[in-house]
Amino acid sequence: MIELAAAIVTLAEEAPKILLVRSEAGQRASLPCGPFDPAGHRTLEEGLRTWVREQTDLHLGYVEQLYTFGDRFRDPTERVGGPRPVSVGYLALVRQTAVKNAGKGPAETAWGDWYRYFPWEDWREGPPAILDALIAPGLEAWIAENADKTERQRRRERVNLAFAIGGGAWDNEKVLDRYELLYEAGLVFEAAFDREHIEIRRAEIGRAAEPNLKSGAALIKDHRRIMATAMGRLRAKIKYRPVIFELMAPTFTLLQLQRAVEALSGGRLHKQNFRRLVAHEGLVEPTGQMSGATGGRPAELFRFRREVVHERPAPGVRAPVRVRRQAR
Amino acid sequence: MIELAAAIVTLAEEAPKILLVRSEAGQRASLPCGPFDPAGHRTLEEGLRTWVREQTDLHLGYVEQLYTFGDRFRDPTERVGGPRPVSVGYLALVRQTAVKNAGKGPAETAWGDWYRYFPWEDWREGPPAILDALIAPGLEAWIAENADKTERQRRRERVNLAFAIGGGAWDNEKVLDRYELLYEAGLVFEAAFDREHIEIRRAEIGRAAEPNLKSGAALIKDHRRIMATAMGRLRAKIKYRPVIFELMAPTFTLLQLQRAVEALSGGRLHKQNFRRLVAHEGLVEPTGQMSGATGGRPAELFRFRREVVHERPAPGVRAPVRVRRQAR
DNA sequence: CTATATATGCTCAAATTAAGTATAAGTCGT
DNA sequence: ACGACTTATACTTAATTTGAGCATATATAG
Repeated sequence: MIELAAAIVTLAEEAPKILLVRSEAGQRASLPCGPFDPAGHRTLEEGLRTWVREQTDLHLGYVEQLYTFGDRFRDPTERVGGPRPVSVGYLALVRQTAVKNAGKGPAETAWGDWYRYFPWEDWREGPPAILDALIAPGLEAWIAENADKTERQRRRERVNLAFAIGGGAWDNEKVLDRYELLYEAGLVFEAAFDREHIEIRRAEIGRAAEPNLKSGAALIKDHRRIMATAMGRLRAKIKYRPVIFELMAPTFTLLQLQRAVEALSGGRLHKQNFRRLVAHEGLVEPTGQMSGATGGRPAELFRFRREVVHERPAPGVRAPVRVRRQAR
Repeated sequence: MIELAAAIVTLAEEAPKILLVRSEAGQRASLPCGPFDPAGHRTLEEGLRTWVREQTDLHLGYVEQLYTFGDRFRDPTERVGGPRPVSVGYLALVRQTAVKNAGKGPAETAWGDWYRYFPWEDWREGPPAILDALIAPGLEAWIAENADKTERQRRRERVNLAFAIGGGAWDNEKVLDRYELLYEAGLVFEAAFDREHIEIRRAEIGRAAEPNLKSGAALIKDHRRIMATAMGRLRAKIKYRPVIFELMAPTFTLLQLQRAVEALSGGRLHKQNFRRLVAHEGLVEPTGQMSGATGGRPAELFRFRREVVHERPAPGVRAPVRVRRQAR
């Protein structure tokens, strides 16, 4: 059986949102998903669009396949020797205006804040507190718990690479690496649920807080992993493809565009250089109209220049994301 | 049923090679592949490794999932209402020394030249002749054949984008776009076989030559599409990840490294700048040993610096591939 | 009118890139 | 041994890109 799952992303109030389905009250939410039907669906992608339409009333525009997950026991309720569900994960982008939230019936849909599920990924206001408060000590404990020295060495290396501890720079694309590390270390709720390890971990780091909150909100099965894959892919993609405009209104100010990129990237940009970049890359063109002032000098409204796709090999917002270094 | 298929790439004599399996004499070759077995395979990737080991005696190192293909009638022998095979495509890299070619039994394996299947992708000696001789006129005919003006416009735009006709620069990563365009235009053998359209096309461009040769050698089912996906991904990846070293011997000269990058990228590099790049990126370090002279001054042998992965966010061979512009 | 906020133009130094020139150190044929 | 040829490697130079900041313009709030 093949399951199709979609990470549907939009932007609202300078924050990335993801569409979630909550089947029963009190249960962990899930991504919109459903089984692939070879008889009814001409292609995998068409199957996905159909499911999303049925579950959320949304008509998807930009859709991109991410990855196919087929590991044993991804769903912890899977029985030994039983059927193995394989899921194909997708990333979809929709404009905020296109949102039609069902919010009714047994499968209630709602937009969830990306960073509620990955609080350690938002560096816009500096290093997230959760890193020092929970993640760093948790990972340290995970490294130390292993008896084998070589394995400890390997764990430390992975931690340093993914979380940029000790020299390296924070790479905002390594979303999946970080999530998988936290999962292995038992620091996300899913791992606890799946492996009943979280009690041990909590004792080790001397905290009794709710892991569901401390390490981001949990989703059903491996849906948070799919979300991490989507986030990493999207962060990489905006650098060399103008996908950001899939999330923007037809016209926008340059600051709105910058805030959108920052929301996805999880860091801050240099304003003057950003505007130079998008102008020089020919990504946008002025409309001549002015925005309703937002507390300062009114800004000019721009629109996306679709032609750039034909002019440059890799048009995208390559502006380097500034991330304030962690003081450790 | 889920099929696992691998595009296994190596380098030999300055040419990229791909591992192919020929089941019966006279038949089109296929990629090493086999069905996913949920009972026996713990993960999809493990399933793939097992199949490759069985079919080719190869133990894969670097493996990366590419894409999952599930369109109806990818296999033209699929019956309406019958089972739909879904295939998960993989890219694998092996060193030439690791080759153990079975070459026996019913499933004979052999290394095939990448560019035999995609002759229009090799720009190392300038624009490939096949572009002007067959592809450009064939695509022109395909554009012209449509009655609807808007559709003709759209086709021309796609052709211009993918094949860099009229202004744009040849993008060596758009391998899949180009293949799909040729398929739609009926210019590759698979399309002819699948849709019996090639006769029409051949008449239109006034040639009676064997399409199997003219537009690259064909593979079974959609395996050439998987190969195109692999090629595009690999060309993109060497720019920001040091995967090229998966294909190099433990030590190598800088020219050997350059030739390897050129073979994959399908273009030429500026020698002095290339060596400055790899040195400055810290990708390699000198061993102190010298190579056996190859007709000139002996070159120093270098080795890959594994540590670079921890030092820089995206270490790779970002040297711009020089492609001599087409004179049109 | 003043403080404040945002928008936008411009400068400047540092770093990177593209394209050479120059020179070194071998092989090969005669 | 000598000259032609091949490959390796160091260095130069101009153009372009990047990172950071200054200065000024135009709005709102009180």
